[in-house]
Amino acid sequence: MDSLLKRINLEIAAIGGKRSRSRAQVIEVFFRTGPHATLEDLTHAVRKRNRSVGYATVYRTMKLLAKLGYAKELDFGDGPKRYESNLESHHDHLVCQECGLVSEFQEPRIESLQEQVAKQHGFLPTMHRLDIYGLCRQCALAGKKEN
Amino acid sequence: MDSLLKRINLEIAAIGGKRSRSRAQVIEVFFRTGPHATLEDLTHAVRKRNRSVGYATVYRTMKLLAKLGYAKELDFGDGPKRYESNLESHHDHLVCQECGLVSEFQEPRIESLQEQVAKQHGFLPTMHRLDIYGLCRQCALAGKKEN
DNA sequence: CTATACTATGATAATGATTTTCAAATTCAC
DNA sequence: GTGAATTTGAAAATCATTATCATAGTATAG
Ligand SMILES: [Mn+2]
Ligand SMILES: [Mn+2]
Ligand SMILES: [Zn+2]
Ligand SMILES: [Zn+2]
Repeated sequence: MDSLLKRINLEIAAIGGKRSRSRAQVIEVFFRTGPHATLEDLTHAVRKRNRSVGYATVYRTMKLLAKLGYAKELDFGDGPKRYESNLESHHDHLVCQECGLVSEFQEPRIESLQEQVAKQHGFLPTMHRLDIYGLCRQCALAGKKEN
Repeated sequence: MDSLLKRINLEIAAIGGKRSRSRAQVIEVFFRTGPHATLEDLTHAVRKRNRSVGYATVYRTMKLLAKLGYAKELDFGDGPKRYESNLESHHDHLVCQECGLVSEFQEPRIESLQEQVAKQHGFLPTMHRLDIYGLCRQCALAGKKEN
């Protein structure tokens, strides 16, 4: 974690930035917090440590992390964007429309088929987003019982 | 087209709604317009026929069509939502980050792998969204020439 | 250490898109 | 037609994101 922060600060310096306490706190909270957190989630979490950190700083820090490739912005179509670490390996998402639960999966065969599709279209892919919406196990069972 | 409108009006009546001229015009324009249109696009198109139709009516009509399953809302992460007919067969999208071109593809093997993934997680899927972002053929070639 | 030149910050305002409100118009069953 | 209902257009409200700006903090040179 400390070495990660150091590495990030180096990259920030490399593009003409300076370090800052607030930003370091945001970064640390982000990597310690569970995945799929909103800016509001992160702001609250940071403020537990340092009451004076503003929403704008969280916003700017997350944009910065996204630009540097350390964070990913997710949008599940409902409320505000969510953020997750980009250090873990790539995965896609199952989103429960009932309870909001977001779970993750990897399926290399889907990934490679996507590459094929892109190639067939002369398309140069840089990223993709695959979200499957529906009912998680819990909510699916709850729904069945009702009938 | 006329029979489609009739069918939709029946469904509207079934949920306690009434018909209306403006709404019929919006619906007709929607199904005649190319895919991936924004509310603004649709509003402009409708107004060419009937100056007095308001944005709110287009908004409400598209929400209604989406609820009834005739339209799909798309969000490619940049500007406003886009709408497409849900009468055609299912497909996913390739979105060019340079010129905005949106093209479509079908890949049954991806579809069935998604089913498998969902099943493995005890997840009951209702829909999914797969968008591949990158450079379309044109923009990819233009980019190469620059180097 | 101090001055100075810069970046980062927090509060607030601006923006952009979506959604709601409300009085007036339209539809429809009687 | 009449009356109870839904629908409408314009405008306002909401919501998330992004920009602005005066102040605070950071790095660097002397
Ligand atoms: Mn995830
Ligand atoms: Mn499409
Ligand atoms: Zn659930
Ligand atoms: Zn392109």
